[in-house]
Parts: sequence; structure tokens; C-alpha cells
Amino acid sequence: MIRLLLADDQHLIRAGLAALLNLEEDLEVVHQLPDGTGVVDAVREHGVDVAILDIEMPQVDGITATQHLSEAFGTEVAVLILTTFGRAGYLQRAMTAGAQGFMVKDAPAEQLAAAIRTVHDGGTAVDSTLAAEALSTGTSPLTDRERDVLKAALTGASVKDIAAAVHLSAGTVRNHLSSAIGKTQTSNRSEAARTAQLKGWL
Amino acid sequence: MIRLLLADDQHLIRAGLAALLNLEEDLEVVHQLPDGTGVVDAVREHGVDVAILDIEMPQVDGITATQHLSEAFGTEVAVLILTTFGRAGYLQRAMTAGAQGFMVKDAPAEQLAAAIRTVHDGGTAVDSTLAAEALSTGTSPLTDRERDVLKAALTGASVKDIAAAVHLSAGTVRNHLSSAIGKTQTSNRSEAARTAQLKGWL
DNA sequence: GCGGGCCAATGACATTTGTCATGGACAATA
DNA sequence: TATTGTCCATGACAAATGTCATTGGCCCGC
Repeated sequence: MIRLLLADDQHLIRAGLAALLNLEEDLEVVHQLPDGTGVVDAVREHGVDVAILDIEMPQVDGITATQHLSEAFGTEVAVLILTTFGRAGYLQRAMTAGAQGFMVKDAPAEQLAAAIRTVHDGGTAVDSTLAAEALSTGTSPLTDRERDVLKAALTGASVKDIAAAVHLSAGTVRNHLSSAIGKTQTSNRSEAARTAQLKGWL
Repeated sequence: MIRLLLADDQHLIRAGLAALLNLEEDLEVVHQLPDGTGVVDAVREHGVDVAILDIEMPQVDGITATQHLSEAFGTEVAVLILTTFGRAGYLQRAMTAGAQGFMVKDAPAEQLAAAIRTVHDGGTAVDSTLAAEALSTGTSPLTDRERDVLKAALTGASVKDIAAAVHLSAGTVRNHLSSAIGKTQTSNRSEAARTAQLKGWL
């Protein structure tokens, strides 16, 4: 019996996925979390074999949680990322953080069970289309500060507002934004922010 | 036995929700759709009592599908909207379109089953917090053209790009954008587009 | 020790954006 | 028939944005 932990911020999604996975004879969801917070303790406490983590969660995201699990258990506990958006940067960061699998919620249900068994057996379960896209996208060319100002730009903030948010002068922010616009091959900060987000670079 | 139809674009979410709902003795998911397309035929063909619809779907969204069902069946078939974002405008448009229920995916699992029974019995199932927010937000003050240019602005497009997309002159687009910025009490088109989206006005 | 990249900042300049006024067409309402 | 609101367009203007050059500090690799 493969013991599973599920982390997803949406109540109904967790409950539904738990119901689905519990239908399999060899799978059992032994714990659920609404966030990445406390994932290491929960895995230890419930003797979890495979942790299934969403990425976008309020406090601790799935990639950070993956790092925590990797540091605490090595490959003794397998991590499978299950996310809404199959963004290249997400896949890269997830695998770098120590995940053994990466799936999108748009995949067929049978693929989820198969992926769980694969990572439990020490294998890797990543959709080949996503892997190819990740390779062609390449790693993020953005510096830390470029990423900071783009994150702030996501809300449609003005240069002045972004400057206040990251505690830099407006001129410095414009320089970082201009550089990020060039790297994302866009024409303004909103477009740059969105492109970076879609590529999973934010 | 209450016969259910589920429409959601994500495979795993549909499968999980189906598994969850089928655990209830009096509920049975008799059909699933990945989109609002063909929902009327599917409801007729499978003798569906309650249709559970996501809003954001590729071809036909859940609100449009609700209108189609309301036109075809009146209150003979109940509609329960189940969405990721509890946006005020979504709730307003859903109820106006003829939905009997509105829930977010963040709700507890028991609430979903209870809501299904409520709408099946002819009642209304709307979270009171969402209802209050919808009332305080008010209906969208945006004109059709303002909405059009804001939708185009969501991608971070320049005025020139937006003008090309909606087939108007750049000056006209700037006027519509300026008006929309005023109505959303923001300071630029990206912020206006995002605010309108969050309120469910787009 | 030197070169390169990142980071921070200032300043100049061209372009874009947002506001506002104005005018006209059209449809709906009083 | 007159008024109002939406839509379209142009033009003027101020403010914001994005680009670019320049300077300096710090860190890292060669």
C-alpha cells in the first residue's frame, strides 16, 4: 500500500483527488494539507511514501515544500508536483528542488495513478511535452532584482509604486524593468511581467 | 438518485469531483464534459437533474452554458456553478443567467453535496459572504467597448496593439481606456484591466 | 590584478500614455 | 422634438515610461 500526502489550497480539489486516489487498491491518502507549511512533520508523522504537491499555495509553495522534503528525506520520500499550469520554469525549479514527478491537472486520471507508482518505484514521471518545452525555453535569464520588479509589476503598478515596494529609486527600477523587457522580448513592463510569469520565471 | 453532469476543463479535477460525489448514496455523476459545448444535448440525453459547471472553460464558459440550459429547460434542470474565483461579477452574471447555486472550489466537500441537494429541491445555494460582496461591488459600470479594450489590455498590450485588436483608432482606444481607468479607480490600463477582472467584470 | 556581471543611482531624451476638450453619428428615452 | 449616453475620432498637452550613457561599489572567476 503506497501511503500518500496531498497538499492543495482548494478544499474541494483535495477532497476530490483523495476520493479518486483512494479508489485504487494500492493507494491510500493518509493526510491532507491546505499549504506547504508543516509538510515535513506531516510526512514523518504519517509515514508517507509519496507527497503530491500543488505549486501555488498561500504560505509555502510546492517547490519550497519539495526542497524541505528533499533535505529531510532525500529520495526516501518521493515528490510528485501536480499543478494547474505546466510552466517551463515551474518544471525546471521543481526538478532542481528534488521532485521526481511533475504533472498538470489537465492530465487523465489514470496517468496520475501511474505517475505515483512510477515515482514510488524510484522512477521519474514527467510529461514529455512539458520536458521538451522546458528545454526549449531554457533557464530564466532574469536577475534577482529583475524578478523582484517584474513581480511588483504584475499588479499593474506604476514605476513609482514598484519603487516603493522594492525600496529602490524610480530610476533604478526603470533600468531593471528596461533590462527585463529586453530579456523577455516584450515592449512594456506589464507584458514582460506576464511573459515571465507564463514561462514560470517568476 | 440525483443525476449529475460535471463540466470542467481539467481532466483530473473532473475525475476527482466525480469520485467524491459518487461516494454519496443519493448522488450519481452520469456524464462529464470538458467544456460548455454540447451541454444542452448532454443534459437531455442523460436525464440530468443538476448540472455542475466551472466558469472558465475554453470554448463555451459556464455562464453561457447556464443561459443555454435555462433557455432549454427552465428550472426543470438546476445549475450549480463551481468556480475557482468567487468574483462578484461572476456571481451576478451566473444568477442573472439562471443558475440556482454558486460555490468556490475552496469550500468544504460536505457543502458541495448539501448545495446540490438544495438546488435539486428548488432552493438557492449561494455563499452569504460572496453574496454580500457581490451586492457591495455592484454591477459592472463598464460599457461594452470599455470591456473590450480592457480585455485586450490584460496581456500587457500597448495602445497600438489594442487598437489593432479591436479595430479602432489609437485615440479612441485611449479615450475608452481613460474612462475605464476612472471607473475602476486605478491609474493605468494594466491595473484597470486587473481590477475589472478581479471584480468579475470581464 | 583585471575584467565582467550585478546592483544602485542620476540625468538626458524620445516615445508612449492618460487626460481633456471638441465635434459628429446613432439609439433610446422623456 | 429634445436630451442623454455610447461610440468614434482628432488634437493638444502634461506626465509617465523606456532607452541609453555614465559613474561607482561589490563580488567572482581567470
